[in-house]
Amino acid sequence: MNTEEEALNFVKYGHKQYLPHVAIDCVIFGYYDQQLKILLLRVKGHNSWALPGGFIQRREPLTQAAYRILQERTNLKDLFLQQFHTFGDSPFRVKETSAKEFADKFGLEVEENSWLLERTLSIGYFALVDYSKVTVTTDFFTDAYQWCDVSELPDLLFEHNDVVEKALLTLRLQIYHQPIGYNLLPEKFTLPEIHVLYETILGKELDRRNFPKKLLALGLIKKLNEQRPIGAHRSPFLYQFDKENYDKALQEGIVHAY
Amino acid sequence: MNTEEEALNFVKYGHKQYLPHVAIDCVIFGYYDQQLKILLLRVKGHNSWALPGGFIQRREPLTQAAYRILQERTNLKDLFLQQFHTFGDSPFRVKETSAKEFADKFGLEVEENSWLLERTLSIGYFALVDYSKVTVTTDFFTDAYQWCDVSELPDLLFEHNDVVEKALLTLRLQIYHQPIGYNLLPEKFTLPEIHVLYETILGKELDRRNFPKKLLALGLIKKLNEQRPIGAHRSPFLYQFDKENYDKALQEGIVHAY
DNA sequence: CAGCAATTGCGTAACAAATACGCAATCAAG
DNA sequence: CTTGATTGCGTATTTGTTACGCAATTGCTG
Repeated sequence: MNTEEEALNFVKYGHKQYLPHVAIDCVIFGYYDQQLKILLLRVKGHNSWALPGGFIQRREPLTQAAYRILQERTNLKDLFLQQFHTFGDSPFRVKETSAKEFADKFGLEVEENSWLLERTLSIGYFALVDYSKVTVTTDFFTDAYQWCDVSELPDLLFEHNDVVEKALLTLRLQIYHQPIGYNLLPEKFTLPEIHVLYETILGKELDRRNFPKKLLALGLIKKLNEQRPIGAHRSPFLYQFDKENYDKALQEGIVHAY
Repeated sequence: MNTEEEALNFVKYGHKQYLPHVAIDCVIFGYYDQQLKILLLRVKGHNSWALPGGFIQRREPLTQAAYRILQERTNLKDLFLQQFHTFGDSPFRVKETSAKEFADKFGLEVEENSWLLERTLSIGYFALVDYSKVTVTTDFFTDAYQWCDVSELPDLLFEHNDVVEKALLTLRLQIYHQPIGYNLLPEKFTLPEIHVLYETILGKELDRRNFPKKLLALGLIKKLNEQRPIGAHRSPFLYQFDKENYDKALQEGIVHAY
């Protein structure tokens, strides 16, 4: 959806291809240079920011739609992606302005009764990516993107500030129970590397000496018999996520929760 | 929606009042006589069971819609109600039969292109109620109800078996972090009462002597200086949910999770 | 009224998990 | 070979969880 013709077609006839009244919004956490960021897109003509999102095709499974939308924006596949909440407590399409006014700013002729202007619930998904590997694709409705620090978010469109807050909460609660580092670290990594990753995500300090014990006790990572020279200091050992053990723990964990 | 005229009106023009393509489904856990049950409705003409559900009004906040739907079926207000997942991985309205065929069984003239027959995502909520206090109201589309044991569920319509499973999982995971007993026990209760409640929900035994320590340590309940005579045995003390402390713990818990 | 059965209240010991922190080993630079 | 910065490893302390013993209460019974 990059040309004006495609966009116009989408506005007029999109409801034949997509389910109206429901959208998927993605909170894409990016990690690079020891910082946690969120991908925001600037909505054309509005000078406002919003989360990447999209609609569900009429015969497309929900989970598949979420992966497709994520891939369309980041050009990445096989990511960790998880649904965390569905938002719909505001009965308006857009905050503090009429839907028509909102639409006009795109410079398109949007009819008053377009499906795009109707109330739309938002199903929230979050993902974790290494943002040095992402090539962001914008479309007709967006004209810029930025990786924004979690603590410095501007006012976002729709209910997106609530969405981000809830995503962050969910991420932090699940960090020891999901293979969250998989896509953020190289296949083999050192303890200091995964240590700063977890500190960054949780936004607090974790004891350097206790931290590895916890991950090993949970069976999330395993030690390799290799080291990586890092210059002027002692060479750290390399570690790997222990997928087998993790999958096993997941099963038992669920049983244990009963 | 009890008369045929109302139902026909709903089938034909419901999409003007409600958002199509999205529904709310409620897993209503009932507790009575030390048993945990789920409320099921029988769909007219189908001899099949389904969860109580409903649609969201066009200008109604999502949370409010969930409470309204719950109240319409159970005639109860002010319940513990929580969203837990949104389901949409099956792109079909109904399993293993055409939507038209499905609709015909109601004995209504449903047009092929009715909004009701289109694909519909389901937002899952669960609630906990004392089922001796519930008076179930059925409508035109349902002709019976039952409280069904969690472990003896029949094949349900739509994706409702998955919905129940996920609800149960969520309930069990959150039982020590949400005021789950509020609506299931009298305001003042004894330790043995809340003890069997928790055992029933979790489906496993909990040590009678350690259990109160945990609840008190979490600040979920507080001891009162009253006892209740229970006949042929030692009189147990009464306890109360500690709402103040719970709200405080919730805030700190969230902070601590960072 | 003493003994009994059933139940509640309370405590303590054993074990496991989380936290705090000391210190030696390693590596390159000067 | 000393220094500074960093990693690896260990051990004590505290906190939380689990297992389980036993006395106190209540009404019934002989």
